[in-house]
Amino acid sequence: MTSSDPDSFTALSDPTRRRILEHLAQTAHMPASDIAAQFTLSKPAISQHLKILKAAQLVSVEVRGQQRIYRLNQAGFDDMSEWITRTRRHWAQALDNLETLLTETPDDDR
Amino acid sequence: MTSSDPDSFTALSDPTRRRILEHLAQTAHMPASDIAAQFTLSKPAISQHLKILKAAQLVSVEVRGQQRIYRLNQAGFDDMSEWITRTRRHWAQALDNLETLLTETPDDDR
DNA sequence: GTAATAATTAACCATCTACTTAATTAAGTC
DNA sequence: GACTTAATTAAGTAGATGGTTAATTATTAC
Repeated sequence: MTSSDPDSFTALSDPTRRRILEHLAQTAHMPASDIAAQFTLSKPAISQHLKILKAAQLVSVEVRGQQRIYRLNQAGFDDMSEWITRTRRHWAQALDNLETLLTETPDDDR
Repeated sequence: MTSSDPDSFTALSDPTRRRILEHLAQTAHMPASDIAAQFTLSKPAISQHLKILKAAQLVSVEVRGQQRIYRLNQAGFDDMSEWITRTRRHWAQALDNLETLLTETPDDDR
C-alpha cells in the first residue's frame, strides 16, 4: 500500500468499522472488550474488524496484560486526506486549463 | 445516506473506481466511452462503476445525444472530508479531556 | 425506414466479505 | 497446577461484489 492508493477507503467501506472509529474518536483509547460491548456482534467479528483497521493504519494497539488497548492512528487518516486533496487539486487544475482554453480559442465545446 | 455516514467510502473502496475518479480529475469532463478506453475492462463493467460513483455523488452526468459526459461532483468528496474532519476533531477533544483529567487527578491510568 | 453507435440494464458466476461458532493462545488468580 | 478471562485465529457460510456476455434502449446518420 502506498499513499497513492490508500487501503483506508477499503477499511472504511464497512459501516461497523466506521462506528468503531467513531467510538475510538470519542474516548481516546479503549480495550477491545469495551469496543465489542458497543455492538451486538460477536467478539471475533469485532476482532476481525480491528485487524483490518490496524492493517490500514487507522488504529494502533497496545498490549497490556490480557487487554488490547486500541487508539486511532493518524497515518490512515492522512492517507485518505492526501488522496482527496490531491484529486481535488488535479480537478481544479483541469478546470483552470479548460478555462484557459475557453478564453484563448472560443469554440462550441460547451 | 446522510452526511454522517458517507456512501463515498464504499464507492472508493474499489481501486477501479478510484482510478476512474483520478482520470476524471485530470480532464475536467469525459464521455463514458473515453473513460472505458482507459481500462481493459468491458464497457458494462465501467458503466456499473459509474453508476455506483453517481449514487455516491462523486460524479455527475450530462446526457448529450448518444454520449454521457461525466464530471466529478463535490458533494461526495465533501461528505468524506467532513467525516474525516469531524472524527479527527472528536479525537482531539477526547485527548484534551484526557489531558485535563491527567493534570487534575494524577493516577496510574498511564 | 435500416443500420450503426453509445450506453445502460439484465443475467450469470467466481470470488470476496462480514458474520457465526469452535478452537487456541496468553495472561491473571487461587 | 486448575480455572477464569481477554482476545485472537480457524473454519464455515450466506450474501454481496466486480467482473463477464447478452439484451435492450436511445440517439445519430443515411
